[in-house]
Amino acid sequence: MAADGFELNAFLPYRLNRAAEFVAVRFAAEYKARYQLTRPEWRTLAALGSSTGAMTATEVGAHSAMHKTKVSRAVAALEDRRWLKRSEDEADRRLEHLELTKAGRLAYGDLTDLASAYQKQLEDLIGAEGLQALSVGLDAVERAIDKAGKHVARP
Amino acid sequence: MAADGFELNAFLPYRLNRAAEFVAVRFAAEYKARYQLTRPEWRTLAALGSSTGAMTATEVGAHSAMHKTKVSRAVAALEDRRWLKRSEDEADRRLEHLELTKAGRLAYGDLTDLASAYQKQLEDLIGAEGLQALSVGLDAVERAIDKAGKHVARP
DNA sequence: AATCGATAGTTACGATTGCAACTAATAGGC
DNA sequence: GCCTATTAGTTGCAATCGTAACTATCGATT
Repeated sequence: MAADGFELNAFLPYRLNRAAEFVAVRFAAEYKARYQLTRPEWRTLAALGSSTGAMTATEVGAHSAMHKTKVSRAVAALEDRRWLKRSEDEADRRLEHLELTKAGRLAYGDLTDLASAYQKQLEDLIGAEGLQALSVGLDAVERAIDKAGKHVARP
Repeated sequence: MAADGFELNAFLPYRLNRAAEFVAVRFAAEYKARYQLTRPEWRTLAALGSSTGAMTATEVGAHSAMHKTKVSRAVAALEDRRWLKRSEDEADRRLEHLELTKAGRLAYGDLTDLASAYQKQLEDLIGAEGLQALSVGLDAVERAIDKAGKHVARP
């Protein structure tokens, strides 16, 4: 029974997790089938692919809400595939600038085609107004994330 | 660079995961500190605590988007704590009806207080309009989930 | 009533994860 | 110029996870 006033179905972490899990699972099956990518690998590829320039591992983690060890391993895996190359920062040698190789950008381009198609499926399923509302809400959450400081997942 | 028309920042799975991860992490720290609960354990407790009657493990999984092995282990852990009791279904002996014990309901009540406080923090951070939009959007996603059939996470 | 397929839940095991500890480098006092 | 604190990224290890296989039961078909 709902203990004094609390409604689980209105509790944001619970609701968001449900929704995120639902939409993630089916798409994960696609890129896994296509390229044997894990989720952290896809997210890292996507972060780099969508960036105009190079990114550091920390930036990838902040952008995709992943723990730094996940990022580290995903970067190593993508490097093994020759989809990504690292370069040292001249001024600060702790930093690594990460960039996709040509092969990496090719794979990313292929996967974005899948992603676009998937997004269209979701739009059909969820409906334009729902999607619009969700987008506005997620904008607000993203502003909140920035406001709350740079938070990586499970710090 | 954005490959022909695809915008990662508009891609729903990516955005939802980011947001879900962000709001989940901080709350997880609270119930972990308080009771050493894992996420699947909290989710199972929450599903049962918010239910008016008993639930089966499958129902818990569907409600909270968890894989059935996660649910199975969380149920066993909660049972070990005496926060939950199982009872056989008379008619179908494959089914187990799960219910919180008095101690379980007590803990749930305590945690819902934390949850309510956390939700208020989120409301302050995200803002009323953003939250409202998010709620409408999540409603639409939830209808889509139902429409798409009973999907458990990572099936 | 015997068989076949489907469903609820558990478990073994290999893969993935996250914490903590580590290396290496920088930044900020003093 | 040194300490000390901080940050970027990696790695060892124990814990957690998901797949696949399993047991047990039910329902439907014949």
